[in-house]
Amino acid sequence: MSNQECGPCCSPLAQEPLTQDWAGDLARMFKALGDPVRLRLLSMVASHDGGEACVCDLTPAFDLSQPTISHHLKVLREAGLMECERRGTWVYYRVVPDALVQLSAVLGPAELTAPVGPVRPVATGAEVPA
Amino acid sequence: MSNQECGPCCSPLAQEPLTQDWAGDLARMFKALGDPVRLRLLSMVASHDGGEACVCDLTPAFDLSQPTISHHLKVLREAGLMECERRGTWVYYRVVPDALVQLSAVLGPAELTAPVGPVRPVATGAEVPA
DNA sequence: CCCTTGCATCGACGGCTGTCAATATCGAAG
DNA sequence: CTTCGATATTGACAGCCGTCGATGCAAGGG
Repeated sequence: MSNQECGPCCSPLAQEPLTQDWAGDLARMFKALGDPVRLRLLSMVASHDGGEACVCDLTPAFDLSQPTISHHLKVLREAGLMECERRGTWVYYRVVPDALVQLSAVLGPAELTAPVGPVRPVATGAEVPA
Repeated sequence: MSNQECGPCCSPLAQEPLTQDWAGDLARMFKALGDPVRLRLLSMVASHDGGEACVCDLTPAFDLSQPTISHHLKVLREAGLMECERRGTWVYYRVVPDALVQLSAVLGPAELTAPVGPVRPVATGAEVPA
C-alpha cells in the first residue's frame, strides 16, 4: 500500500503486509530450507544429471546416517519442494521447480513476479480461500 | 556440472552442488525466514512508508508480548536480513535489500543471478575465506 | 523361498526455539 | 535527578528438531 512506484527494490513482500495464512505457508517452505544439509540435498538433486538423483547418490556425500538423510528428504517432500518416485529398488528425487520459483518471486524484485503470475502463482497444497 | 544448457529452470542451486560453507550461510538466512511472525515482520517493514517502521508500529499487529517481537527482530537482524537505527526514543527497522535479492537469486532462474553479481554477491557478515 | 540391498519408519535423547514475566537500559521530558 | 515511555535483555520452561541405532518393508536375485 506504500511503494507502488517501485524504487530500488520492491518484492511482493514490500507491496503489502503478508497475510497471516500466506506467511504460514511460506514459512513452512523457508523452514525446510533452513538447514545446511537440506540445502545441499536440494542442490545436489537439482544439479544432478537429468534433474533427479537416487538416495544412494546423495547419502555418501554426508557424514550422517542413512535414516537422517531420509528424514531430511521427507522434510523437503512435505514442504512441497521435492518429489520422489520409486523405480525398482531405488527411489529418485527431483525438485519441484514451481515451488522454488514462487519463493524466489516473493523475495526478489517485482519484475520477476510478473512472468511467474500474479504474486501467488503456485498451489503448494495449502492456499488461502480468497 | 550437468545443466549448463539451462533448460526450464536453472537456479544457481542447479548449476552445481552447494559448498558446505555456502549452504551454512544460506541456511542461516532461510532459517530466519522460517517463521510466520518473522516473515510478517519483514513484510510489514518492507511495505511501510519509507521502507522503515518503528517497533511500536509492528508490535500491536501481533498477539505476542513485546519481548517476543523484539526477539524475532533480533533474529532477523543477526541473519543480516534487517538493520535498525535508533532515533530518539524509537528504533526504526528496515530490510537489507541485497540480502533478499541474494536469496531470491539463489532460488530463482539464472537470468536473475547476473544483474546481482557472480552468484555470491552480498557480504552478509559471514563469508567463506576464498 | 530365502537372502540381500535400498530406503523408510520408530523410539529415544540432547540441544535448540518460541514464548512469557520480570527486569534492565536508553533517551526525553520535567 | 527523577520519572516515564520505548526497547532490549535475562531466565525459565515447554515443545520442536536433528541425530542415531534398531527395525520394518519393498524389490530383485540366488
